[in-house]
Amino acid sequence: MKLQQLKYLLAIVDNGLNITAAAERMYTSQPGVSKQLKLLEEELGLQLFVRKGKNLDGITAAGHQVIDRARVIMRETENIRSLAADYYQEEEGALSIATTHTQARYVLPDIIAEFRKRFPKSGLNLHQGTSEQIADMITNNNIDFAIATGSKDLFAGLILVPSDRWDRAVVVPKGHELTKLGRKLTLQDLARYPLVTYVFSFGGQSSLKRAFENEGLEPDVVFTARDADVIKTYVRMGMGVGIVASMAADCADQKELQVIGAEGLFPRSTTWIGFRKDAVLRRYMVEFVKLFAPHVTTSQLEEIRRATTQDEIDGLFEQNELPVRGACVDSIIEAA
Amino acid sequence: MKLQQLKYLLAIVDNGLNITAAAERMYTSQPGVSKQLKLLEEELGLQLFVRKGKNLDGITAAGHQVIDRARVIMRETENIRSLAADYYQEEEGALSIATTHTQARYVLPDIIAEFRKRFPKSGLNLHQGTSEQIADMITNNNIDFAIATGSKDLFAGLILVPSDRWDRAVVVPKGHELTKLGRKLTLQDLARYPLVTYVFSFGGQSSLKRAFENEGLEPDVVFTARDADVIKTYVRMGMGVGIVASMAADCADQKELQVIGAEGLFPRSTTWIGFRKDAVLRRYMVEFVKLFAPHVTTSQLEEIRRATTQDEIDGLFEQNELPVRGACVDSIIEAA
DNA sequence: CTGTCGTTATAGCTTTGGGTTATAAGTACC
DNA sequence: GGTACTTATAACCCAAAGCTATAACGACAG
Repeated sequence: MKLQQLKYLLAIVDNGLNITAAAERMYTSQPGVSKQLKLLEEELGLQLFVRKGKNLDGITAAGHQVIDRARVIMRETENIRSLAADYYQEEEGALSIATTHTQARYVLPDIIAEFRKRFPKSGLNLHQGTSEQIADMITNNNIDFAIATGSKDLFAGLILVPSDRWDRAVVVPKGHELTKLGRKLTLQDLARYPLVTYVFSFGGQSSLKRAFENEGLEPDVVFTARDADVIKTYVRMGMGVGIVASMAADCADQKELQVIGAEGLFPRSTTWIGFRKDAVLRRYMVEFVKLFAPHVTTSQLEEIRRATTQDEIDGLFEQNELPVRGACVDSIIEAA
Repeated sequence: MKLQQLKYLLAIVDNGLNITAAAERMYTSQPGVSKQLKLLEEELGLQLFVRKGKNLDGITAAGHQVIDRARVIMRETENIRSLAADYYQEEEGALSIATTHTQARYVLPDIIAEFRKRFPKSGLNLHQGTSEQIADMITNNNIDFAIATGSKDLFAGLILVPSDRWDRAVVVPKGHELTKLGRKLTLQDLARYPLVTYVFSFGGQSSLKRAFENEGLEPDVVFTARDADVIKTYVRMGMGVGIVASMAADCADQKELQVIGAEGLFPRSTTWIGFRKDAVLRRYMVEFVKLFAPHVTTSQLEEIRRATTQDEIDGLFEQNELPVRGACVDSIIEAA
């Protein structure tokens, strides 16, 4: 068994069981990859793939297990290389982040700008997706950080460091009736209008729906979208009242939209940044965590890495009053 | 980076930083190992060992980290080989067990005899040690199972399957006063005599001492030993009253000793069999677990492997009334 | 200080085996 | 049934892992 063989094995799997494509991705020849796969299967004495004639048509049960183990092995070799590079004072290297649209669009730009200023040599890959996709990416692809919000259970095996909390905001066309209430907004008010909001993911996001149900209300959601920009577009078109993350209430929107704070109407959400427990955090990665969650101290990060369960980590931050990320202040209507 | 290089690296570490010895253990030549180590250090761009002239004199901080990762990698390659062998219906392979003297001497013989009957081709290595040594062995050496009792905190990261519970027994020379009490034995009775018992390990074993303290008694421990045979020898010599695990009260001892059950005097101990969460359990290993803990069903074992925390596992067995392993019945004096 | 023993590094050679190209053989899809 | 695509086999090349022999160095005893 050679590391090469395992690498080729994973390349084949990650390229749709196409050996030719895998070989290209590995910058080598197809016969070489075929040969190594054959050698590996012979050494182990089992078929890793289901063959259909000469072609690979699926992965055997044994194959799946071997692949999982091989992924661990390749991850650890990457870890060794990472920590070696870090000892060597290397400041180069790539940072791969999987996150949601809201974070990528409204929160990360400033942080990434600052990060790039400090580490100009490091590359940066931003991957966008739903919570499920993010969870998938960080287990299968080589993603360093997951930044998301809500449902922690999807991310078992990750270390989740809470960074901040945020409320929702209500977005309406300028001059909308809701801006003239003269009192604090209620769920009852909202329930009277057609709503435009985020797609309900299977896990946590439906906290919105639940908030209405708790008061015996049935919200009239006419449109759902993955991202706030789309939602705001439809609000501008007059399709309804938008409910978005408050940091998505951009000052730039003020020409056509007005934002009403919705603190207290829905449960406050927590954003966290997560990484694999066994990952090596290079120096620039630690700096990134600190940029993203400035309240985390170096000693806390070390404690976090020693912790064995997520509960311990959460305990560390119970004291800590997390900052609340708000909307663009100028545009908030004080609806009180 | 090659698997060979990592293997050699670990061999060097495991042979007291002696490259020559490591080479011999690997059935290869010393220059080959030296060369691969050099290549590895060059590729990573860091020193793994502290040199004193030409000799290796210690491990660098970076070295320790690399070594830890390398161990994970080598374990996973072993895992791949194991599951391959298992798919191939191989019944050969070795079973390495680290355990305490009590288990090795009084509990395991029958189980191992039965196991060898079923899997005559498989080898078996029995390693004996204190709890600390067992914990060390299963993390650093390639041990499949740890069998021990008490302090679970030493074995974080292992899956612990409880197998049975046991009480202590009091061993006295034949005709000793304590055999003529005519009522149930108490701690007060014991506190009046010099005691011979197990060495107090740092963690759990001192439950014995605590039992006395709870009643405001100060036991007079005149002699401690690692194993029951030694304890019984000294009891025979009249050094004092022995307190041993009840399964160590052997029928063969009846000529010179008498055994008094001590159920209820000390907290009941739980024996468990533990293995690494990420280990591949070959078929014969699963059979061994079932031999050792017969109350565990196949479906329970599968549930156990899916569990993420030890609490979940313990929960599975809360219902389960664990069998109580007793002393040699003939020799127990009914002290009631 | 010096000689011996144990250990590691270097040099030069051999051999294994991973990679390459060319090509045959098989598959998929129109 | 033909074309485009994919995989397996064969023969060759060459990098590198391993071997032997030996030099260099360190530890330790006298």
